[in-house]
Amino acid sequence: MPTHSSRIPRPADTSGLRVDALHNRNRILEAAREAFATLGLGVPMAAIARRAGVGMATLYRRFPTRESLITEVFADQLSACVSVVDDALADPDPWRGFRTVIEKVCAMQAADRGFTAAFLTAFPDAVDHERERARAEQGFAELTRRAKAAGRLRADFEPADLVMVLMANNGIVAESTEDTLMASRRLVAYLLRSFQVDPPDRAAPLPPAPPFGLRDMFCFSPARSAG
Amino acid sequence: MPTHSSRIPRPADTSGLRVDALHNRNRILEAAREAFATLGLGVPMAAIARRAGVGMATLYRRFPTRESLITEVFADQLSACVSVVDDALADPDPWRGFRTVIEKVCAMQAADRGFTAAFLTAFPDAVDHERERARAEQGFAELTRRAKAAGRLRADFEPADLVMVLMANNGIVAESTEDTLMASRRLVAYLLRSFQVDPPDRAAPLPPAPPFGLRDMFCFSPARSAG
DNA sequence: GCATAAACGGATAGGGGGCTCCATTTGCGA
DNA sequence: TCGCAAATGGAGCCCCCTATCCGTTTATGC
Repeated sequence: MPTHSSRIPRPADTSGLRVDALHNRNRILEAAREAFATLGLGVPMAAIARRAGVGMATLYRRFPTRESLITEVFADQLSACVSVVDDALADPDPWRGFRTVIEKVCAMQAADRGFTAAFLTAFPDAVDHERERARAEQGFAELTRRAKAAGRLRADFEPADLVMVLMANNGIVAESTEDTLMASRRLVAYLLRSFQVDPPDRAAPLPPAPPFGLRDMFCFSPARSAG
Repeated sequence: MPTHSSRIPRPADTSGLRVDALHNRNRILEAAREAFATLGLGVPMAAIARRAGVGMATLYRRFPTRESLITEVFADQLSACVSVVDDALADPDPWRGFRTVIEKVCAMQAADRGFTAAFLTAFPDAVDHERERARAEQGFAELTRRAKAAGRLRADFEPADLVMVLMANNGIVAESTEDTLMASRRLVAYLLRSFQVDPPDRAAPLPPAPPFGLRDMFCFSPARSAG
């Protein structure tokens, strides 16, 4: 029983830490957040330590595994996702709420290379993660129901399709160029058009197509291991 | 000037090879094809050599770079793509042709982990690749024109959107489970619905949603290097 | 101020994959 | 048959990343 009374939003307990340790912990988190967003979740631990201006030992003492670091780093962004859903639930127009969730979450994904994995990867620890994710999931399901009831969302859309959308969007965002954001927006527009019932804005213009040629796709999906 | 007269379909010149060398070359290609499809394009070269039953030196003498190996391995599949487009061009119904291209190519992508990268990566060598790809690209553009002229394809669809579709589909296919094929089909159905003008089969059922939960997404996008 | 334990940084073992070198074998032309 | 160049395999080197150990520094309570 380490904590005494006040509940903290973070799953990890930082109450017993010395002030310099806490300071370094925050530096690590900030460096990691930046590194994950820029270089992806596979960035070497040493690079994170260097960016944070701490030694390897410090990094590993605070976060024994890479995943524990990821868990902490993306707790904020997970909260942001929950907020997006909450905002949408507060919107009087169910379809606009639905649409906004998809657009915003996909935009977040496009802005941060590590976002998808962090939001959606199942970590054994991270109880808060689990609870917040469940909340987002339920909120989105409710949003789906309302949009259908309002006659704006097609009946064959299922809440699980959000995962499909995120995976597809991730495919576009994974290899980041300057054009990926544009491409992501266009994909989302296409999909929303397809989710919608008898779109009244059927003539609404699509975001412009990015100047992709067939040669622009690079997708070295790295092998997990050599059998 | 190594070759004398007969042109061979493969970009590489295998005419001067000793018969045992040629034999090993084919074993390597077959092993590599299997390895790429199963484990992805990042599979260790040693694993390929082992599967092929040859030494490292043999592998590296035939294919000095990983990409040269990939280029050869997927020459066949690139041809298959060209055939898909050619078949579609021969179809009297332009929309059906258009739809079939997207469905078939996405299905190929779902069936082979290395497909996307191989089809779409820009290789400095591989002249034949370049030519065949250009052919596929032009064929698809023609298909697009016809489908629009027939009043079935929306005017805001651009041929470059095929890349977007493949990237999105790749996002779904990248981390393969048993459900990815299903998910891929559903995504394609959604997108086609959106590409279509006033879909007459608007009530056509979607492929079932795969049993994804939010936790099903794993997308460790590996860092390319530490800055 | 001082003792103490927490915290620190950097060096370093350990493991894996990319690529090469070289002694040996083998197909092929004479 | 014979000689040679092509072909071969696997050991070996190098680089990169993970994770730990250890001597030193520093915050904290008395």
